Amino acid sequence: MISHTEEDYLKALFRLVSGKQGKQEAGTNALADLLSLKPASVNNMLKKLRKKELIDYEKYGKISFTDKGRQIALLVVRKHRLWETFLVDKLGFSWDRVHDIAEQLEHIRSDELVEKLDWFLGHPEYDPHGDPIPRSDGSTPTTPSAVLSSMQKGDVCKVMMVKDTSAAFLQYLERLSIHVGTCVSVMDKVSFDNSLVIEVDGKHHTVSQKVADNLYVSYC
Amino acid sequence: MISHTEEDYLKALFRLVSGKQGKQEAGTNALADLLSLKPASVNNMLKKLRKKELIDYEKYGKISFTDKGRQIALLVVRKHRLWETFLVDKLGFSWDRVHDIAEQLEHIRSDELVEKLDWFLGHPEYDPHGDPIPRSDGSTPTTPSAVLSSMQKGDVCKVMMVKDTSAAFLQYLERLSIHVGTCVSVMDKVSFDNSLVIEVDGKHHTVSQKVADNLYVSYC
DNA sequence: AAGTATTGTTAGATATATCTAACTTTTATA
DNA sequence: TATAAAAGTTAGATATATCTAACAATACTT
Ligand SMILES: [Mn+2]
Ligand SMILES: [Mn+2]
Ligand SMILES: [Mn+2]
Ligand SMILES: [Mn+2]
Repeated sequence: MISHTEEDYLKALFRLVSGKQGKQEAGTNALADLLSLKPASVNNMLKKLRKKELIDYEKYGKISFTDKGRQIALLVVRKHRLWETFLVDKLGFSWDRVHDIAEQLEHIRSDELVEKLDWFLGHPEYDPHGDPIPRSDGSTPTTPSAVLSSMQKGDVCKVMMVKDTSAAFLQYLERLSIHVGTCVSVMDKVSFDNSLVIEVDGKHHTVSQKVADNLYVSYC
Repeated sequence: MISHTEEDYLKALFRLVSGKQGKQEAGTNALADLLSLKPASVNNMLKKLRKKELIDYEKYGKISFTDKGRQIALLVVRKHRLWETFLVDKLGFSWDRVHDIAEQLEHIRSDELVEKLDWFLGHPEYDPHGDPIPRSDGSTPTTPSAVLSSMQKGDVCKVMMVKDTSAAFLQYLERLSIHVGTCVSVMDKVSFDNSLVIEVDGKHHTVSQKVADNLYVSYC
């Protein structure tokens, strides 16, 4: 049996090791940071997860998943993103309010529930923030690789995914009428600080490079 | 902050003290039985709940709610029954599969979620087993008082609520096509053991007194 | 290569929630 | 009313999950 806490550790490890940079392993401190816990607590849990054969790890070494561990992490992520989709699509939640609730719902144990929820939502591929929802077979829909900050003056693109899903950033995007699926035209690029002048819904806005780095897009 | 465990204790206490017999208090052993725990564990928790002012209780005395405690118990029951309604009405679960899942979902913390779920379900008054769903103001819809076993030969009534909601009993009712809302005619009553011959959907069945005791009905 | 900074580990404390075994109080009954 | 049964309590053990403070290993920098 895997506890809520253990699931949260595996999910955090998943976030660290599934980074685009190809890293397949992570360290104690990084995990502690992500979970807002102390390294001592993480170290303690790592021993438990190793004993349960959910991670590979040896003293002073790096941490990586076993197949069993990765499978559990994927299921927790799948549940998290399905619930977020439910909260936004069915219950009418705003996309910046769903994370904390999904953080709880992701731990509900019932295979039947997950599959019925998936059906009820129409087998969605992406959650409200554009993140891919892992499928029950363990595969994952493709994710866009281009960020808005790499676009040039004159480019027109569609927002596909939001990288930073903090409530603050999501609320900021809300004010700019930017959602997943929104069309954005790059009107100008300021070479001094790489900020962009963009057009959304006929309105012009200036966004910093940091903002543009956090918006994945595809050409359209 | 109230833990999942504390919520389960309060919900169990609610079941004991809201019995129709007018008992407003319960004992350590009864609570232990209901929760499948040992009296020592319950005693331990009672001290915590008292310190948090959720129950009134003194050594060797009986246990009853404070207003604060009753309010929390009612909210947990409300959430449990709303989630059961969601599982059956929206996800297509069978009514004998929802209890264990709702047992988990009832602990999800979010006032906004409860109210939006209630709206999404159309403000239901009764759950799939006919149990009343406490309202957000603390009031509770009325419940039927007559049981099928009190009906006489020739009576026609409608099933309003199922008392024993164990999977075994619910599956038995399923085989007889008996649900909440089903019309039942009493064709005969065997005075020897009080078993009943009933007609449901044009079919005749014989049910024991024990079964009939567990079906709340109203005349129709 | 030496010294320093970063990263990771251990020991021991605290909090929650459970148990068993022994004990005490209250209630029922002979 | 004395005794037995039932109900309730306590002490001490175990398991989980966290922390702080002290320590150890590895990596970085000059
Ligand atoms: Mn979580
Ligand atoms: Mn998301
Ligand atoms: Mn529960
Ligand atoms: Mn129910």
